[in-house]
Amino acid sequence: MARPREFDEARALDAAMRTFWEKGYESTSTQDLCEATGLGRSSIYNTFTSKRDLFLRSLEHYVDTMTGTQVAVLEDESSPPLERLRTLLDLIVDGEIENRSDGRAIGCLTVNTTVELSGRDPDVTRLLERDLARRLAAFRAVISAGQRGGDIASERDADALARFLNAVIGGMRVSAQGGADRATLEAIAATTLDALAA
Amino acid sequence: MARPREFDEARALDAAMRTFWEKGYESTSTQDLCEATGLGRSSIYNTFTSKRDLFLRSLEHYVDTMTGTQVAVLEDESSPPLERLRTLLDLIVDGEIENRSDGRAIGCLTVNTTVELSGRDPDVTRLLERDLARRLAAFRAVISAGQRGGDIASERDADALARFLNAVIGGMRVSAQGGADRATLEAIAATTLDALAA
DNA sequence: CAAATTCTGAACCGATCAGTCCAAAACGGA
DNA sequence: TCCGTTTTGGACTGATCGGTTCAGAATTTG
Repeated sequence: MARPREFDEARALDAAMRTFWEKGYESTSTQDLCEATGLGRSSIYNTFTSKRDLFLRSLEHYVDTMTGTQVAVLEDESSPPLERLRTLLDLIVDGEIENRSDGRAIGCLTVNTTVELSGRDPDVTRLLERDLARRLAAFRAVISAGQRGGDIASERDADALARFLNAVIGGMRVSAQGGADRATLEAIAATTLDALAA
Repeated sequence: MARPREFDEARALDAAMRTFWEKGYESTSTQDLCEATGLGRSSIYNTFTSKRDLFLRSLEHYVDTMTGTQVAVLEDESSPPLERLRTLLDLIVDGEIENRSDGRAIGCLTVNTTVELSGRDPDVTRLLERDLARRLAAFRAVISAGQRGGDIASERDADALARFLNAVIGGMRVSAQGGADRATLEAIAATTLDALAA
């Protein structure tokens, strides 16, 4: 062959993802991406074609890993359904508290992108819709299991409860970006579990 | 004096607000603002100083009117606390369904701005925090009243429930932007009321 | 070592960005 | 009517945007 890459593509993608996550799509310049990844413009355009393509891959990477770990928690049959939901919410609270920039939560790339781009870019919209469907399906499954086992008392249908859970999680993300601290997020999470268990 | 304005400042502000609401701050160009308001660049800069200042005034205008009507609903003592919350959620669902662009909900300027700018611009951050405090205070008041009257069964403290309610509302907004239809939003709202009443 | 191939850095591109400037137009007051 | 003041539209500015180009450095293969 010929001259080999001097960088790790996966690492570069991760750095780019983080930048989009912190600053949003429009506010991230190609210059920002160069600095974050440590690559030159040529290398970036050589490898990722365009800013939009790099964003799409970043978003894909984000949902794969994030939704992946969430689904894994939800499908872990070694603990009862309600407990799995508690673990999920803990995970989210921890994430919001840990992932900050300038002392502020950076939220969730999925939520941020839904707000910034959903409905404006067809590829982004499709990707977000697929991810939402995947998360809702996992939510529904645990909730149904919880209802069958008497773990979850609410008699609303599992789909409605899944949409409710999804909305609360999104709202927690926005709250964190709005300045909510750990105690606040935990209170929201606890109230949400009340709603399902009670 | 001299030559009078050819336009209505309040109307222009409203058009600008709507544009920022639909497209976000960064994605709205000064050209967009000219087209939306019908004003020339000179008139805009003459009247509103800068894009950022115009945005700040737009956000202020939004918050005043939106939070204003919400607080009015919450303080209407002619109906019981839980009923006021139901009315509030109905209002929000209606708003999300009605306010669309390209068949997609445009969400809530407060939520959108929290995601896009909170923590990045100090003036924006302060404005959003003031508005959040105002809404939380109104939420707390109705919830406390509901708890005293036995209308609201949850024994969590009113502040936690207020933060919870705020999060769900934000999440409904994001869900709407993500494509949720009226039935879905209503299901989330109903589940939320369950959580407070049950 | 030499040829073939790929990667890299920097200069460069047209478009668009927010914002400025200015001359002409449009009015009120005298 | 004419002066003073303000508004208005359009041309303009420097900076930055995403993206391209290209010469030369780096590396594998023969």
